[in-house]
Amino acid sequence: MQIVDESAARAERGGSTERQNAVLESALKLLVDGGEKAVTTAGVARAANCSKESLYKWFGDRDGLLSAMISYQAGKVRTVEVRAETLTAEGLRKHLSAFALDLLDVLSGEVSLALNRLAIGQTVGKAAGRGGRGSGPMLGRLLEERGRRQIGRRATTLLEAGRAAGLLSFDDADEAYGTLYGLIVTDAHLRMLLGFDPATLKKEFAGRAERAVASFLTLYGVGAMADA
Amino acid sequence: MQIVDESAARAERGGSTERQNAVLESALKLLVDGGEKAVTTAGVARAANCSKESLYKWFGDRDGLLSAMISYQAGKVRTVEVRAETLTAEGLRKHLSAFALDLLDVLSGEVSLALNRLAIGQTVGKAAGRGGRGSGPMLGRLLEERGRRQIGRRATTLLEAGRAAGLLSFDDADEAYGTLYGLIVTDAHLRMLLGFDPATLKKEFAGRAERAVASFLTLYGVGAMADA
DNA sequence: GGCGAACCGTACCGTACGGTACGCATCCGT
DNA sequence: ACGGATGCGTACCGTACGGTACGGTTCGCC
Repeated sequence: MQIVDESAARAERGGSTERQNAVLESALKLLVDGGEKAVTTAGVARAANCSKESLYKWFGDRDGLLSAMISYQAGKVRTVEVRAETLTAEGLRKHLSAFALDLLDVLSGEVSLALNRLAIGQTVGKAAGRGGRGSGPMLGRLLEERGRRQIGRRATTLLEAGRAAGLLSFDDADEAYGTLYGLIVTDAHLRMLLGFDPATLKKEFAGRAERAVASFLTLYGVGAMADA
Repeated sequence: MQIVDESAARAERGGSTERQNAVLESALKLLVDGGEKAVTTAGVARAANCSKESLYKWFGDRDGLLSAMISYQAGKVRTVEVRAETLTAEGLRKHLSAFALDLLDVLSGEVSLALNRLAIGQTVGKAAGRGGRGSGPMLGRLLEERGRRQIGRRATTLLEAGRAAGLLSFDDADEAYGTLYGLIVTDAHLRMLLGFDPATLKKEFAGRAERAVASFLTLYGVGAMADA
């Protein structure tokens, strides 16, 4: 039965077998616990009960493993499409609050933080990567593409639905989303990336989300939406 | 004459001689060009024309060198105190715009980005650093303390001056500053940390700053300040 | 002029990690 | 039942880096 299941799983997610996904899960755990330095080929092999040879067969080299970790984790986030029809004022507000909380939850997740740290740590300012080293901002691109852009699309569709319903007013949806993002996140993400305990910040998430949505509606709401 | 000059320089900035500052400058250049991996003890010694032995004598070990780099660079930022008296509506708006531009300039600076990447890369989620390794979120703390908090103080004093002049209305200055920060920066900082070309974003800085200030005044301005 | 401190350049050591090769078990298809 | 593939465990290699030690040189000071 294995072949059928494995091929199905391979088709389901970015071209990896279940075994490989289990390995990636172990690698992610190592990354979360010990940072990038802890993700050694030998360490991953030991933690996942597989051989280094298999690692190199599956992922090519260490960079391939790191990329696969990001792709794998990014593939997990399922962007819940919001049904935009029949959007009322209170419904929009609730959807915005839910989005704000989801965003803060995602950004404060241990795995998300660890992967962002990893991608940022790999990033190099100048156009470095002389020769074959082509993994310059690749990981960063991957994260941005699969993470931020996905969740951003959910927000922009919601915003555009609000505009279509005559509840919001803006010219550029992306710009409005940027404002919403800034109001929600401020510098919380960066502070968590720098080591600030997420648990401490999580206690303020609800209030922070409410205030952000209220401010956003003050800026972009139409008529009664712009109340406090 | 050296002793007098060196001791004067040592007193001037965080306890380092001019020679050591030159070394730190070389190390920063290496960091900006090649990322953390490029900052090897041998590489710094070669770039700065000093011996590894001196490096270890001055900075203890590699972590001490990295910390010294952050402290040294942080010591450079001189927070220009704003004279808050006689604050008019137009003056406040100009000060806010200037602050927004300064903030974006600082955050998009190559050295700032490299140091943030360094500190983030060193950060570890769980309470790791078993044994003697005590440099967990230390670098992050250093950056936050000397960087963000400094520039934040400038903003909060400005905001409080605006409130004292009856131009702004808010309860918590830190919260208002957080909103201002979010409106200005949004996710530009993170995107640059992930490798997005700062030059591309810099072109939008002026417009971004203006919009952020306008939004902020809409939210917190009193009376005529809240106009578009 | 000679002494000592600071320092440079280099050589050296131990280790840890990326990557490769080999031997053996397991399991699948024929 | 057999052959081949897959993969685990381990041993191995080369390298690169952190950290230390040593010889030689400059320079200030007695």
